[in-house]
Amino acid sequence: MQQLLSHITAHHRLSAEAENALQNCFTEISLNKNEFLLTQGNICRHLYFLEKGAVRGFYDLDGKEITHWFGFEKDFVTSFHSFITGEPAVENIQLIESCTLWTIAKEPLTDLFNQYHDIERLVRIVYEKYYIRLEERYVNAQFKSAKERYEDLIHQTPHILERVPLGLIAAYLGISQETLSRIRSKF
Amino acid sequence: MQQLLSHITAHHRLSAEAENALQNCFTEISLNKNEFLLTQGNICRHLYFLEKGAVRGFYDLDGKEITHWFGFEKDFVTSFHSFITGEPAVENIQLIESCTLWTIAKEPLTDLFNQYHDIERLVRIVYEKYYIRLEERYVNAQFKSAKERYEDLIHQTPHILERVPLGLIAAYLGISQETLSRIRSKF
DNA sequence: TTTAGTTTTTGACATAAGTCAAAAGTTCAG
DNA sequence: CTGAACTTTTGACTTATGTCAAAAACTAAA
Repeated sequence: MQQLLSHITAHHRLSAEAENALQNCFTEISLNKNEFLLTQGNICRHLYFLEKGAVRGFYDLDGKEITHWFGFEKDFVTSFHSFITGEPAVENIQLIESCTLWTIAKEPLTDLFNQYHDIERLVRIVYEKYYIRLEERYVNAQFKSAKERYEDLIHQTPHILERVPLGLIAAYLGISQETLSRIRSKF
Repeated sequence: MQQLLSHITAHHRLSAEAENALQNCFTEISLNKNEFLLTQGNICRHLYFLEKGAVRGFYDLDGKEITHWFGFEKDFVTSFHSFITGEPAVENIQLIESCTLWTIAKEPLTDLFNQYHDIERLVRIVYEKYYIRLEERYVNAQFKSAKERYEDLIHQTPHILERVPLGLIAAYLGISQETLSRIRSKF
């Protein structure tokens, strides 16, 4: 719990009261490698904070699994589209390592927004950061070569390489595993 | 102004008081085709609401202009990264048609957040919608072929085709103009 | 109209990345 | 250890898309 709070505080300092209310609304869970937080077709009703472990988000495209994001320590994870709109998710969220997570459902989160302007502000600020991150990933995906995307990954998030099998990284970079292997062989 | 207000209200209903305060903080401006709202290297200090016209966001990659988004009627536009972080923008925003815009600077916006929980909520909700939109564009960019991306564009935002020259559309789709031309020739 | 200036299409060729299949390298339970 | 089950690399070949250059089709001012 301390990790969740201190991570949140790094974004925006909450009043003691709001912080307390927040604490009471999150529940801790532990799940094992390969288990699912969400499978496609279901509505994602929870937001998770990943305290320890790693997950991936992927969906099915013509029988192929497309891993489009990873979550690691200190990340908020959910199927954003489904959580916000209440529509069935098109994606799956699966643990690639055993995880410790903090979870909150949509209704208590909405209640927190109503009660604490502070918490809504926090979330507004977190959205801004996540939006900027996604925008950067978008530009990289569309306008950089496979090699450049891999180099960016090495520099920006090298920890991914140590914890995720190559096949998943290739999918994440939007290239085939063989191409990634060849890129790596030239350093 | 009515258009701005009714568009905002479609996202989230504001109190009369908040709506009033909001009105007072936006200023109307008109600019001509080809003028710039922002050029790279400068800090983007304003958020714009596009009432009429069209703009593009682009940046320079090895001497090539990469148009990565368009803005049309009812869109909020800004260099998100620069506006939020206060760092110099890496992108340019240029009018591709003459425009009528409503503008607000960062400080009055922050003041509005402080005074009206309502307005911060509105922005939180707008962020959610823009995030979902970007997420979809990201997945399309990385995992679909040029042809599929063009077909999606025809179905989802056909108005872009009528208002934007092919070269810019190709750049937006992340393909060369020649490839786009060939895709089109096969219907 | 005519003509200059765009914008779009076409052609020939180059290249990045994908696919399929097999070999090599790891990991780990028994 | 040893062998089964993954994961990663290599090889041969295909395909989508890019690049450069020129032709064709528009557009709009004179």
